[in-house]
Amino acid sequence: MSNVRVRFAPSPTGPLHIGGVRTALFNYLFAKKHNGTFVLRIEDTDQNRYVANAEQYIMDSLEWCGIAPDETVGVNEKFGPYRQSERKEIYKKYAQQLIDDGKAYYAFDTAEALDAERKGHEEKGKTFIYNWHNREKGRLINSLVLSVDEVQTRIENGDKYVVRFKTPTNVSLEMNDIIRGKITIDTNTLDDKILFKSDGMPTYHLANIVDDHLMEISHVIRGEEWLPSMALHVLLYQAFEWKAPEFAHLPLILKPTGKGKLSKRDGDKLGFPVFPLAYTNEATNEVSRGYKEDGYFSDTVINFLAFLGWNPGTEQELFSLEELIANFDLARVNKSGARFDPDKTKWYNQQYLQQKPNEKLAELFKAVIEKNVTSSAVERSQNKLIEIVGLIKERATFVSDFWDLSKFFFQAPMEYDAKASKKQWKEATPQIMSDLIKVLSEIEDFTATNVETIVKGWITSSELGFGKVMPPFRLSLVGAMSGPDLFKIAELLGQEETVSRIENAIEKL
RNA sequence: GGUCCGUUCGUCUAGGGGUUAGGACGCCAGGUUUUCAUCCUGGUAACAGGGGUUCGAUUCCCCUACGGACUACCA
Repeated sequence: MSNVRVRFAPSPTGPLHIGGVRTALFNYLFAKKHNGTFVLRIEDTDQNRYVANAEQYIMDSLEWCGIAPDETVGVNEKFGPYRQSERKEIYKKYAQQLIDDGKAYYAFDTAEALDAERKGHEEKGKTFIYNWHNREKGRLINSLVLSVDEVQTRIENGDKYVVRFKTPTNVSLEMNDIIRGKITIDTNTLDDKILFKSDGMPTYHLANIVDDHLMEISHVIRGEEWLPSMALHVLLYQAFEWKAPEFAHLPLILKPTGKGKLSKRDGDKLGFPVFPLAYTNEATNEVSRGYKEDGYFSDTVINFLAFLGWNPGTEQELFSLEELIANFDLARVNKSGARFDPDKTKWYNQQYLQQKPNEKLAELFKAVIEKNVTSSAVERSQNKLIEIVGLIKERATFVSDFWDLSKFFFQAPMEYDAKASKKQWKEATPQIMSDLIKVLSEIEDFTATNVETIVKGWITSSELGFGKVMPPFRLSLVGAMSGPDLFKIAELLGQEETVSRIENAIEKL
């Protein structure tokens, strides 16, 4: 494929939802697969919904995911500006061109008048559509029914107006979508969409087509919610006599349960993030959690997002970004919406956590430990951290799980699991533990292997049985019946601490 | 309501005119582990319904049902 250029064009109205991240990802993968260019364009034509920190949030999110754009505001501005609000004059020119060609017209109807029309139609069980049905009947006020002079006068008087597209009639428009195949629309069912708003800004439709053309976009990959406006867009390309890009409409991401597409509320309600990064709403101070802050790796997010609506057709499920690029194919994207499954995202994270080197995990873990233990304790265990992580990581899904899995390495048990104590700590136990202390105290080289050999030897020769020694031993060191190999724990704790913990247990239990 | 899109285990999905309809998550059971978890093995569970076409349809066509998107001077 030659000269692939794709764009992700979000509206900076708030944090980027993971559905948006997936759209960006698919654009990115397609671009990289075909040695193309991935463009980020900011569609900020709605002044009312503009949120100041949203644009930065979008950039940060893509950055964190590792799918930063090749071209955008401040980066390779070959086709800039990349903010639509800074391209007003361009759109104005093209809107004018359409008017001059008789392919668009001025409309002076007020929003209130149109609302009233809609309401009136609705009461009669009908739908109001501003198009060929009524645009020239005189009831609506536009340049199709007004004289040239009248239009001129109104504009000069400063009357508010919009520019509407004069949708061609009686055309059965056949379009192609890479994912869905042939789509046919009767243009008579379309309405004359507003191209240019009375505030001097273009609508999404005009700006989108003009920019995609000017920025030489070859493929438009976007969410399914845009499918209904594809006809308008194709018609617009025809009106300008431009070659239209190819279209691919991605299936939606649906709620885990219930109806409809995934929304911010679902995350709050069901307890999982719907945003890549945590986000603070500056107006309300409301904080939304993010995947990053919840302890997910970006590899996890990329991987599960890629598999929402796409799969390679093989049984491989774990894909790095590079592998995704190599295998991605729009033809393998599904048509139907995918329900989001938070359980599976956890599984992905568990898989990626196992793959991370212990050194790196230890580094991440340090921040968690420091919240729980004095710095001197961290200092003490510093060199053992990597080893500790190696022992516990296989039972963790998040780095944040590490603390509960390993706190006994950093502090002696404050209390002992009640159920386990009752079951494992018998009358004879204190004596056995005292004997164990003697055995342990005599070990010269306190390594796991040594301790294991000697303790096991002692258990066998004294005919005590493992069941009488090991459980209370574990209880003494860990405080519960869980954790990694006990002899490993003893080694990392050291001889002195090991003995002291047993003494402690004898005293307390 | 109108327009468009969709429908394989609970979920993500593979497959495709003749298959024991495959995998993954979840769940359940067994094994390993002196503990817990991991891990291993096994199990549970699906072609929305009705008509065609065909020797044969889950696969192709039509209808219905259901689901979804859109229907703003929002994107």
